Amino acid sequence: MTEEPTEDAVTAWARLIRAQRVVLGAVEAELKAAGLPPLGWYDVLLELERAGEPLRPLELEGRLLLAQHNVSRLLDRMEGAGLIARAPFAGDGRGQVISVTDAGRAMRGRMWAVYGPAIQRHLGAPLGDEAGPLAALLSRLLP
Amino acid sequence: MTEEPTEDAVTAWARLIRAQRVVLGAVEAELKAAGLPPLGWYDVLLELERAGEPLRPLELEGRLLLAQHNVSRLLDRMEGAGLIARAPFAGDGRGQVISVTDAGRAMRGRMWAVYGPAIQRHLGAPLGDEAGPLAALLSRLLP
DNA sequence: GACATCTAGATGCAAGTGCATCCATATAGA
DNA sequence: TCTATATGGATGCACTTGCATCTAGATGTC
Repeated sequence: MTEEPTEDAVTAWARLIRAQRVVLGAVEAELKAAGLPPLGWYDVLLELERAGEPLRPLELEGRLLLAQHNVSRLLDRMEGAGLIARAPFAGDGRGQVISVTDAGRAMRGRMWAVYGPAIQRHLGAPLGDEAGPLAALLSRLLP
Repeated sequence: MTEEPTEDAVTAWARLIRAQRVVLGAVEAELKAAGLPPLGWYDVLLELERAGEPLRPLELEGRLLLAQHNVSRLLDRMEGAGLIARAPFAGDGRGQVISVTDAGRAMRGRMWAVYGPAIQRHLGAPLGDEAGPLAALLSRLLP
């Protein structure tokens, strides 16, 4: 019977959607203005570097919360740009394995030079020392 | 010189993006599963009903944080579905004025029947009484 | 009043996304 | 082994979004 959301829940919902759109939009705009690729590319590069080893598209799919066909095409574009490389996966003829290229690592560096300050400007600064608490609350919404 | 984001800021950033994607995705999926239009349509209907009077596309643009051309086409679709009506704006021959139709009001009702419980399930419930505090923190990111 | 400039909204085109389906390989069962 | 089914990833098609441009009406200047 507790179907109707509370007023606070609706407010939090509306602001979550809005705040994300505002902040993400501002950060993406800075990347674009700097002539850099969109954030999705950064995420792929980061996951690959973090993993420290080639990953399968399937793993990227899970970590990035993207649909299979979107990963496939995102990798197409990044491969075309020379930032990642595809190689067959030894253990399974259907699978493949994705690795970052040197150009990919360099690109992530260049992106971070814009991305980091943008995060600070559009999120870190307005939040001040509330960033930690906000992160804690948001974690309750994550799987 | 405080260009680099703090660690907390980066964590908050990552979770903001992710939490929004997870929750929004879940809610949108419920609407779609119920055969209802996407959330953007709800927002338009809500703004129109809230205003209590016809609004100009320009106003919708501002309230919904959408680009002009997106509003234009969103209204095309909603007009096609009979949920809103366009009328010329008396004071300015270039302008127009958008109003909800009865079908639009009915649709918003049907959407809320799915939307409300979905918000509660995917956001209200996991947050419990932290919804208020989360909303307060998020407001710092809004204009 | 004629002309330049500005603004509200529409639209053509490129790019991205969702959805369904397809292809190739793997695994399971008879 | 031969066939049925499941899984990793690619792809065709429709729809949405972004970007640039366009049209029509408004405003301002001389």
